[in-house]
Amino acid sequence: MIPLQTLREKPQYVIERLKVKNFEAEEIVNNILSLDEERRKTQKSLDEKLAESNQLAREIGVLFKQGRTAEANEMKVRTSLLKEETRELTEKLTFTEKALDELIVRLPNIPAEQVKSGKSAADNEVVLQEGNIPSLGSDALPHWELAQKYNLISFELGAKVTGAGFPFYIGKGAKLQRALISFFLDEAVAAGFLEFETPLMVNEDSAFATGQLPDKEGQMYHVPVDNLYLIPTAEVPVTNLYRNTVVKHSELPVKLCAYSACFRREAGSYGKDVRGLNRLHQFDKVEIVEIAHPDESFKVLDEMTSHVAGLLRKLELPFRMVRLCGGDMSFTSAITYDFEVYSAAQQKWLEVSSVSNFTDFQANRLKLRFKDESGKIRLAHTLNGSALALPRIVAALLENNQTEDGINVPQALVPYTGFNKIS
RNA sequence: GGAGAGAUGGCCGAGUGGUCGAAGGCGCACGCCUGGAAAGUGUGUAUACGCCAAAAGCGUAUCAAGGGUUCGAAUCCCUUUCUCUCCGCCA
Repeated sequence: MIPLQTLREKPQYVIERLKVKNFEAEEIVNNILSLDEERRKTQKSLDEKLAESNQLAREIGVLFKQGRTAEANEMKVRTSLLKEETRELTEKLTFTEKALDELIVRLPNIPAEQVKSGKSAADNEVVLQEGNIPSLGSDALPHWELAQKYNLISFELGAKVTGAGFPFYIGKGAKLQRALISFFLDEAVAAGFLEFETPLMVNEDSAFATGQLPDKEGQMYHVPVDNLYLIPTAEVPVTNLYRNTVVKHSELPVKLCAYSACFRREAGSYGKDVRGLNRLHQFDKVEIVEIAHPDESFKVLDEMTSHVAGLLRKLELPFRMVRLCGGDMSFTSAITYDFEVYSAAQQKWLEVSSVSNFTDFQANRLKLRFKDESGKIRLAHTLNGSALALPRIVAALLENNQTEDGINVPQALVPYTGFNKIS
């Protein structure tokens, strides 16, 4: 949620910047401002009535103590009138607040200055590209065939036991998963992130706080008997650790990381983009999360993208970094960089990480604040990024490193896998 | 799952219908004391919203969450959540 304060202070700026996300905000913003005014007026008169009742209650107490029961009872008549008035005002206040809230949650986060407007992924800007794109022979296999050839992953068994999009990893394929998870976690811890292992299900409050509810309700697996949601990313439990908290400015930035399985229903996906590891219902990911001082969050964003780029370099994968245009960015994000690796057999770029600064948008909903140098309590900024999501990394590793006598494992991973070739 | 006990400020803990945002202690901050420190001592120490140009100040709300009784609720009643103890079950 955009803080109400921001809307009061610079409504025109918000309206202008949201156009970058192709969002027409003028009407909503105007309605918000007039509801806000109404809310304050209502609250003022409610507070006055409540003050009056409190005063009367005190006086009645004194009268009873002095045994002046008749006078006390006489005053009680007046309070019942006030009570009716406060009841009505409270209803009005609740109603106005609810209407206000419903409008505010519809506004997406304000794009940062660097973000350009655009309709779709076609308008994204490549800001960095590194590594050599391998030229494979015409007999190069896509990863789903390599997975079968070397018995690393079984999509069929997954479909039998659970359903499409829930693969089994087998033998060296399973070991490779474990190796990547350990490698990513070790790298994150070395970069100063505190490691967490999190619950894989969260309650409704948490899903709301990080913004999965209500918008993305259909994208999460839901367990109705206990009203719990399977996490689509470790961002949800990790960020919720800081729901309703005030941190000291000296503790910033807070750096957290977690490996988790991620569960996504991916309703509506189909076709060749979902072949093999390209899109799964359950996958593994290491996530990094930071809570930053508002003055520092863009510096922190750069550090996070450098961390991700470093991982891809160590894995010797050709990659590019893309700044998303307004139209392709998520609702909550102020700026997002995607990392894509080149998958040589499929001959396309696959997204493996998305690093975003949510500025104070997510923190506002989370009520995640910090006490600044002067003791004032302010909203913090939150950021997160994948570092990294496994399946497409595996796809690219298998495809790009295939040779006639097997698949080479990058040097950085060998200490974790215990083997340097899959054959 | 069954039976019982409980949830109060950063922490511990008092408070069972009135002047309680809440005693006392610890912690923390600042000052005094000291050559310096410890000890001692004094003062201060929640959050949200509103009024106000702003500060000061004032008002309102908040004692797990929500609802109710009452002129008045931390205190009484109901619901939910969580914690602890015992029993059952179990990786």
